[in-house]
Amino acid sequence: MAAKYINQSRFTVAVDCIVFGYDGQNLKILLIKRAFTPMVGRWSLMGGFIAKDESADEAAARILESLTGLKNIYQEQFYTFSAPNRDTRERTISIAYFSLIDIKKYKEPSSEYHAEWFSIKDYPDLIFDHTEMVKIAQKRLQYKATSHAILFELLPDKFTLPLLQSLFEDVYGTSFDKGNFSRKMLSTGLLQKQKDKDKAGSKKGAFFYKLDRKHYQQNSHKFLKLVPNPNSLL
Amino acid sequence: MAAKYINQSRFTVAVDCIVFGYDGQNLKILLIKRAFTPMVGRWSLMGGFIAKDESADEAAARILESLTGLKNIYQEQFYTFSAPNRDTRERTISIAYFSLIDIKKYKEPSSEYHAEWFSIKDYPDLIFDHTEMVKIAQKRLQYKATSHAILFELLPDKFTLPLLQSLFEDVYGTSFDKGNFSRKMLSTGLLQKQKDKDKAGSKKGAFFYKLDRKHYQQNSHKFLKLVPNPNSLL
DNA sequence: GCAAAAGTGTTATCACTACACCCATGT
DNA sequence: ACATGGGTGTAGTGATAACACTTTTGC
Repeated sequence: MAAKYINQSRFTVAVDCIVFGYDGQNLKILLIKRAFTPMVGRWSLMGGFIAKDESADEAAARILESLTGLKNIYQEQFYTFSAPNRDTRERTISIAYFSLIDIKKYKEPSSEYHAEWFSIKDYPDLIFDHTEMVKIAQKRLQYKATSHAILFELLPDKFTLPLLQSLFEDVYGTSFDKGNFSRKMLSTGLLQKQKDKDKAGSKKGAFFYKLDRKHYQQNSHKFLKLVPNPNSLL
Repeated sequence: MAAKYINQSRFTVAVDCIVFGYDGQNLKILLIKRAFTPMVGRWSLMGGFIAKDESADEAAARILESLTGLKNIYQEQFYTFSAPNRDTRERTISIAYFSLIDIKKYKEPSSEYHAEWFSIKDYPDLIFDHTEMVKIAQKRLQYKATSHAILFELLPDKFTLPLLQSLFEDVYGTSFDKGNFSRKMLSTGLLQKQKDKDKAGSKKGAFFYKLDRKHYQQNSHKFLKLVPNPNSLL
């Protein structure tokens, strides 16, 4: 590289991850109780600094893996927070990501972090501007999921339509007509019906479906009008 | 502030602005021919480094004002670019914004920069990853404008429906039925019909409209289905 | 048989597309 | 009068929401 830029300020740059999970009942976020400074003992998002030779995407994936042990997780950069005093220790610019994981694949992290799942409807006060980050991430998730088949990332490989519906209902805080819901969902052509049923939730049992991932790549935009007023979300 | 973070890398952080304008014919972007290093003589987006005490939003507004002389311009942060080698001189993370301005309010900048408008369909090679930035900004603009009344920012205070329609047509690269277009647009309740007409474009003359900015704040989400397949855009 | 949840069918309504038509005016 | 672009009317179509109905199975 040539000469460096002169007379310019340089800042630490971090990524923070809002990790969403779904346990079949509630949409949840993963938080950690800080065992390190600053703000020891307070709850925060999982985050870390960007290293010299990695992009923000790489940093987010690395940090997420260190927390969950999982690789190749869905992640999406959604906003960069840059208020000069947002970090009380030193000015730090934070590139925020949200991630979607199957909560059942998550195992207790290597005890290095004290992590815990909280309902998106009831979680503790967070440090810095992390509460604002969570709120914006939640809106982005709602917005994106109206038109993109990303909520599947929160479910196991095999899932039933009633489970998918209750996930949507929890994400949007409403309820849907089951008939209309299943018709719309199936009309996307993204779901492959399996031969077995989940008998846990009812006597009749509900058929499992899998996401057709090939079709998914090319037709995620076919996810039409699942939610009445998507435009009010962003 | 307390002690600083130790052993962490620090980087220069910049903002880059994609400035959109509309001259009644074509959607355009404002580019500058660099009179400074690195990449002297090449075309690039307008950008600059974030100063010690300002947020990215503030930096973007400052930079935009220095280029156009205009304040209170619509601007929206849309993505942060962080590939380690994106800047050839020194690793720099760039927070990218797009802005919408009324091209007629723009006057030649204070000669400090050699700036020029280019059609979004035909503009020169840009330095670094700026071409990618422009492409992503264009997509974001298209996506956002399907559900938010932001394209008005590109027009004068008073504008006609035919002008608005040709703007939409240029942004989306299609044509719309004028009857359906005007009905949908008026049904949002965002437009206030004026008493005078623009006689420039036709013999009959087209009524001017103004944006009802109060209504706009609260009902920008009423901007429904102006474009056939918005979901394929993001 | 009955309760409970899965899943299917049906209809009224509404929004949208396409296209025909009318309007105002400069030449 | 007629060409030009602005603006309105309307029938056919298709998607949607609401809700009634049938299916399956454990108890």
